[in-house]
Amino acid sequence: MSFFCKNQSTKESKCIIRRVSAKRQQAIADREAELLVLAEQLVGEEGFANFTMDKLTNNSSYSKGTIYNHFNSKEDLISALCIKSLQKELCLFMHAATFEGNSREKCLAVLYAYQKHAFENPTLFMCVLSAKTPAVMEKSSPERLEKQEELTKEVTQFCDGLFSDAIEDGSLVLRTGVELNSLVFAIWAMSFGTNALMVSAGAVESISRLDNRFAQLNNINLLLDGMGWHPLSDQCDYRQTWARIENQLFTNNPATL
Amino acid sequence: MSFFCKNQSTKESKCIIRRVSAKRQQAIADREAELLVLAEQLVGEEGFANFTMDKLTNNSSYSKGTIYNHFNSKEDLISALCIKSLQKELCLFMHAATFEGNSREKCLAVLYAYQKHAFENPTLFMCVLSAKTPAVMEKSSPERLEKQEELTKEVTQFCDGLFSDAIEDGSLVLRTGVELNSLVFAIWAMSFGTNALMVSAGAVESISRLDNRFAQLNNINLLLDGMGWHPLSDQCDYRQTWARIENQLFTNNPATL
DNA sequence: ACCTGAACACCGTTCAAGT
DNA sequence: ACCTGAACACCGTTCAAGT
Repeated sequence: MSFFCKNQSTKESKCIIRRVSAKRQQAIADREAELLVLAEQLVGEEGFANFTMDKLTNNSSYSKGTIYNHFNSKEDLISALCIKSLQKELCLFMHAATFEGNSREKCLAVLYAYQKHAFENPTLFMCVLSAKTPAVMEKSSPERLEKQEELTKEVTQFCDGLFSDAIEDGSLVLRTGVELNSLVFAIWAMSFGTNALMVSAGAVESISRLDNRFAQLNNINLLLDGMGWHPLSDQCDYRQTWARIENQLFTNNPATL
Repeated sequence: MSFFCKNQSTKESKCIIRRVSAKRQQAIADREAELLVLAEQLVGEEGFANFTMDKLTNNSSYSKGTIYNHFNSKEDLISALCIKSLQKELCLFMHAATFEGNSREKCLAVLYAYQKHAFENPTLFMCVLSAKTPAVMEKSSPERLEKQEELTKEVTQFCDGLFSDAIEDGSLVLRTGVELNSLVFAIWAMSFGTNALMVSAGAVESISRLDNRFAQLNNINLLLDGMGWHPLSDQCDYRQTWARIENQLFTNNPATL
């Protein structure tokens, strides 16, 4: 995704490392990024349970001690992958929100980005869930937990914004007794559930029998129709919007990774 | 849940054990059930990553060899927990479907049961997802994989049935181009996503700010309204239905566990 | 000021020896 | 016909010794 994403190499954390020259600091950040790429690959290949710090060490050019300078436990590393995932998501969401269309179409663009992220980075996507697990949280460094929370809040605020915009321009009217919060949660649950099931349970027959290309769009349309977010799906060809999002935002970029 | 659930002790698997007396067979099944309860507890306490076969051995009265007669790897044990979870779900779903009400209310009852299961057995609930992971599937015994698939199919058919009933009695009309499959998947994704986020990311602010009691109901209502499943939520007080489900199906039973 | 890798305690899995 | 637990290869984490 780097082509529309400012390079957010983590200058934080560094549990032990102190004041050093900017150059040295950059070298350390680069090494951390390199280790995270490798870890993501190994987790993807063998699953969380089979991923070991030993394998990470043997596949990298650094020693165990150095790796433990970056991550103070295996769980802390999962936490770091979660942070990386949230940063990527946020970048993609910002980019998606530049889509030209009505407020419901902008929301679709963001959810398209979410799906794209989940499918292209299944390991990172699942890390976000793992990282919320008590076992992982207990062993993560406080710095990383704080960073995680900060990013989660940013994502939430961003989503709140999509709904506020729709309310402001009149395309969405809150029914009495329904809070904006609960609508944001509904979309989140729906798109998270759709992505999680498709990414990790794709082999299940009731999932593989679906048309992958539109499963997410269908689900979202049903939900947004239920909320009464105009224009409703029978008044607008959102399949065409879905294709336009793909074309305008996520293809034909020069330096795609 | 045992009070409305036939005791489905697993007579299958038994990788190694051959023809034995019925009594002996029962003893072995009992031991397996005992080991699963213990494993579920340990996983719940320390997370998947920190759960070890050593701890299982030390906390049980059996030797490592005996435990490896039941489960041919740590992953196979996760697979067994997934099976247990699906069996419990199916029992609860059957029970829920006896709820007296219109087709949409019956569907609500089933989803109520799903939430109840997820909240009361968070570890089992998450095991179903873990078990679909390649790393776990690769190391599970073929017997357990087959059993898993069989149960998943039963659950899917059961859900298909809820929708077919609604179509038959006219409360749900399929729009052209929309398949029953995709509606079933939408409900599943929504309720799975809602449960997974609430069970495992309850600490996230955008979730904890919700009214837990009704988050699931709100989400489902939005979705079913979007599908046009009558009566719509502004024509029927589904909060009252939700409370009736709780009262009539899931409380005041004599031997509740 | 950081990096290294030997060392230690622990874990998954097997299998020869028992009953 | 099963159960046991010692044994082995491997893993997470630390820290004294190096540069």
